[in-house]
Amino acid sequence: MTSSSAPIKRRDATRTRQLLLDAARHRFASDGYAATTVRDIADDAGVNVALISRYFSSKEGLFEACLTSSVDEMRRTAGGARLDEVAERIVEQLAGIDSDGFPRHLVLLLRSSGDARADEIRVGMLRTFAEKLASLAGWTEGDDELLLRAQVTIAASLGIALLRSNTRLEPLGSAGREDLIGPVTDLITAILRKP
Amino acid sequence: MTSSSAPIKRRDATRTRQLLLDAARHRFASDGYAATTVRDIADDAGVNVALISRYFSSKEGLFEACLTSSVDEMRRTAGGARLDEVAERIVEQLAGIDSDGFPRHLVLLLRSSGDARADEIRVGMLRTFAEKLASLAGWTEGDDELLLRAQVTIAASLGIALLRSNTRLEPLGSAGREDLIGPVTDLITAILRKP
DNA sequence: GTCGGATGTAAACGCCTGTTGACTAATTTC
DNA sequence: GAAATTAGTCAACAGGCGTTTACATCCGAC
Repeated sequence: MTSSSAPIKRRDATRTRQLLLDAARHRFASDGYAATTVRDIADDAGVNVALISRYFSSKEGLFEACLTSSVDEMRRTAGGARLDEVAERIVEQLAGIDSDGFPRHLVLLLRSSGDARADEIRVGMLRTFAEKLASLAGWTEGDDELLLRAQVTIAASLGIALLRSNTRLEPLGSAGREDLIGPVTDLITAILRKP
Repeated sequence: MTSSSAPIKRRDATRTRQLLLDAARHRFASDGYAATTVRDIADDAGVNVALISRYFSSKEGLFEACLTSSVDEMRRTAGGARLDEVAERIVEQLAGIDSDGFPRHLVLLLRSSGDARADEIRVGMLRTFAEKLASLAGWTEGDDELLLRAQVTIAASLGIALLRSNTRLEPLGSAGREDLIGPVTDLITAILRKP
């Protein structure tokens, strides 16, 4: 047997980059930017620390990459919903249907690094989402009240995501999709129903 | 004139403690625990760094003190409301009627230091508030659905507070009490109205 | 007035942070 | 298969962190 069960690690820059990105998203989302060290991330990824600087030029750069990759992933999954599907989509994100029940993509949008460029990406994404959501509810440019309501909806959803992920407040902490769909639907329809 | 406009600083431990506490609450709430340094806090308070260790024994200790003092203040202002007043009270906190439009007490409840004891205080407070709110809506022990709805309400409110305070997402960022009262009332009554 | 505890100061401590440069090892190119 | 390019390693760095220690200064009690 030349190499059967050996966990040989072929050198692969793309794969390494991805490992770092995944580990970083976990850490940044759950611990925040400042509390996360590059050594933590590298260890989680099973990769040498210096490679963070090589592939992302800095910790800030890695954070920005996390942000844009999460944003891309959200765009991909959140496109083209009807108003009555919005609650369902949000709950899917909250309950983390794709990963392990941890709404990382959402929580990242609340994590600031203090860096101006990263914050622009973050806030830009929030603004885009808010406008998209407002449009579904019949928004036209200049209607600040409805835009505000869309932003409140997003803020509320992010709050739920954050509280779920950083405290073990029960029953919210371990509520599943079926538990959340009721309250969240009520919340969203109540706010977005045009006054 | 012996001492007219002179800003002489009489030595006063109580006052110094309070200055540190105020500065720390500002910093911890707006930047988070890890991103805040003890030197930042001391400078803001106009006080020597070493006094943090003296009066609060550590940065953790200061954070705990911030938490309990904020919790006390919230208890004082949040006691004995009726269900139909809840939205108004929350909006008052969100709009920061007492201070400068920054809902620090609320945001602190979302800021984790990673320390176990501090997190217990934090989560304990959240639990208490959730139960109090649920009770106003007719909760009796064991009714997990209504408790969940109360927790969702709190999570949503905290999300609004956090988004308001750390992004400049307009119009949410600079919305006043009169702008928020509508959406927030809708939100709260929709979630808490027993299904 | 002076003594003693309380209050504030300054400098240093050891540790951990993000980042870098010189190096080795693997992979691709010809 | 040798050369050249890419991928990964290792150790050190300068700076900032929270904390401590030894010292100056103020203030109230006697």
